[in-house]
Amino acid sequence: MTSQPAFRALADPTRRDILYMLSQRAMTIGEVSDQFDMTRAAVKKHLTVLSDGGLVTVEARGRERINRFDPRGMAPVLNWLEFFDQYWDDRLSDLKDIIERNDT
Amino acid sequence: MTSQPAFRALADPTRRDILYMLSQRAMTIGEVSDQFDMTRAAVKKHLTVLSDGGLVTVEARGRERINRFDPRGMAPVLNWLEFFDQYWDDRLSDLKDIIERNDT
DNA sequence: TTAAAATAGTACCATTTGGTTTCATTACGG
DNA sequence: CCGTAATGAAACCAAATGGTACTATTTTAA
Repeated sequence: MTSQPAFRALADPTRRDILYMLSQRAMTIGEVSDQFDMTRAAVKKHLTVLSDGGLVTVEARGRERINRFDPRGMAPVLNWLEFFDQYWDDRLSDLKDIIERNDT
Repeated sequence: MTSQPAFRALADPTRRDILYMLSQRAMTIGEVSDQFDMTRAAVKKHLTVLSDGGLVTVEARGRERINRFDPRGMAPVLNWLEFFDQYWDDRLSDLKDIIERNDT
């Protein structure tokens, strides 16, 4: 499935933490790895997985790489989860539909 | 994190397919494995991971094991994802809050 | 122009993962 | 009771995963 890279990216707790951090502000690889007790190379690998999953975009800026959270990468995951909406809140799904229909 | 077993369970495409099937109707291990081109033992392992993740409950019934989708297991995942709601639909989050407050 | 900073990339390692095969156990049914 | 159906469990295997260390490349800045 096309959603596999995104689910794969979210499967690791470190990557989820990184994503959370990047959602607060864009960061270089060095800045991200400063927050973890592991080598920069390991963090870089995680960022690559997140990038492959479409959850993070990278902008080369001089010798730095600015990593940004990309909300669009969440779409495959949300789409898959949406099927289960019926199980926890039918009314919420209804409202979702209404919102989407009214979205111009 | 407490949500790790659930994220781990969702990381595999076969397990997501199983979950989808079980959401349609409860099935025994044999019934589930009939739908896949792999051994019953392999499917059983996947079901164990899903069970560990709280996404599936198992009821022993004679010599059979009835596997059921448990929507409550999705809660940790949804909670984590909810933080990112701000990025794709602020209004939906607002409505969610309203619904939860009005829930008696 | 050159030393240091930031990242890229590769080789390597231990553990986990997804799968198989095989054997044991438990429950039905005639 | 006994054969068979459904599952449990363990040993084993190849590949993927998450990590390290080390080296190379590209920029910056004094």
